[in-house]
Amino acid sequence: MARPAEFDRDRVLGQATQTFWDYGYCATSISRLVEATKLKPGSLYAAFESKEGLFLAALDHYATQTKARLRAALDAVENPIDGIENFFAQLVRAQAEVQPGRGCLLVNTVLELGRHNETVTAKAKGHLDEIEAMLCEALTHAQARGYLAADKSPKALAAFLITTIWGLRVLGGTGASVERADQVVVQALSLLR
Amino acid sequence: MARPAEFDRDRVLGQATQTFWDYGYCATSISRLVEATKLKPGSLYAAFESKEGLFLAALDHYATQTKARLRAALDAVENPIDGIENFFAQLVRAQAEVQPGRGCLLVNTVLELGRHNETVTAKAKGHLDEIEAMLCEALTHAQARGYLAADKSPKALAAFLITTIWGLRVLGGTGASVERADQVVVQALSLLR
DNA sequence: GATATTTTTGAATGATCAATCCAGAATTTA
DNA sequence: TAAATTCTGGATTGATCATTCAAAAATATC
Repeated sequence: MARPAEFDRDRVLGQATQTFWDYGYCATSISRLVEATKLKPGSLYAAFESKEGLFLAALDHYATQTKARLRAALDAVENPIDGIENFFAQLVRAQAEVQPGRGCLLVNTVLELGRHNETVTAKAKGHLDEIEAMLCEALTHAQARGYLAADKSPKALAAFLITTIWGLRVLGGTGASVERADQVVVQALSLLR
Repeated sequence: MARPAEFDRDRVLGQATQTFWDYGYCATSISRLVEATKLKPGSLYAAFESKEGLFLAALDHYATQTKARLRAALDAVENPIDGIENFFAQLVRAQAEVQPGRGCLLVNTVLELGRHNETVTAKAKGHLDEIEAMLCEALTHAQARGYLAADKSPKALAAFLITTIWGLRVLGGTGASVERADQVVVQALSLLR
């Protein structure tokens, strides 16, 4: 009945996400997105409605991958504490090698748009909360299986861990070395042992 | 010989800093700065050369105050560890009450402009490094006076503490409660005792 | 193969951006 | 008091911003 869309939505979303991650929301112009995605403005707007709509989709795209990595790290080992440790190691390495100096898109978004775009901030915070909930659940499981001392509070530790992750994301944003980041991780995770 | 400037440079700088802090570099337009400072574009450019020039001055203005607060917290007590604890308490309170949801201008700047404005990023990082150096020095003093266990590394702990501060700044940016932030601080500072 | 329907395209929209400029006001030195 | 100099106010610059739109292109159904 009609001409089908030619572009791969997921590919476009991936490229848009990279661009937003690289430049931030405000500094990512439509023309930059046009260049990155190879779609013309009209197609972009037809598919995502607006710059904000595309950004919201990019946040979901990004968060889905992040959560999948945490889930995989937790599921790969018997002791959730080891899983968390692996996730941190992965985070540090990815930040230094794959995406140097970019931090985390969710964290960057909260800081950039915090008080001035309720819709976007709510979505970013929602994803961050889910990640924290996953950490909390992992710690609770660890405690139930005797991997975490009974007097520790999974909730307080999860809040601490997610805060440490945010700090590491900033550290990553400064372009710090792997050694320096590892040093911080060792200190932080010593609280779990 | 000539007409003197009418405006108070420090007042203007303070207002510009607030605006940059609130909206970020990119989203702070000249017209917003004109509104905030009550100076016309011509005067603004005559005094600070460019938007970037004004921002660099604002970063110094902000960092000077932050460092003074840390210095004051450290100098007010005999035990540097107590001083650090007080600084963290002050940070949490100021973030929740005085400037809710804004994070730290230096951290925000590194994340927003990180890879795309060398001049600005270098200045922000420089200030952050100085703050870390102050923490390291305080920990070294604490160790020399027996307030910090001999087997701890002041340098590693300082790196950890500044990372925690960054995480708390993000936490502040999310508009979290004082209770939640305090919970995190307690966990982090337990490493010093 | 004709028609209907949708996508793609790329130019055009008005708004806003950072920055400039100049005429008039103000103040100091001579 | 006159000359020199700087500041202020606000219009203006060209560039770029997000967004829209109408025509061309491409497919699916009939």
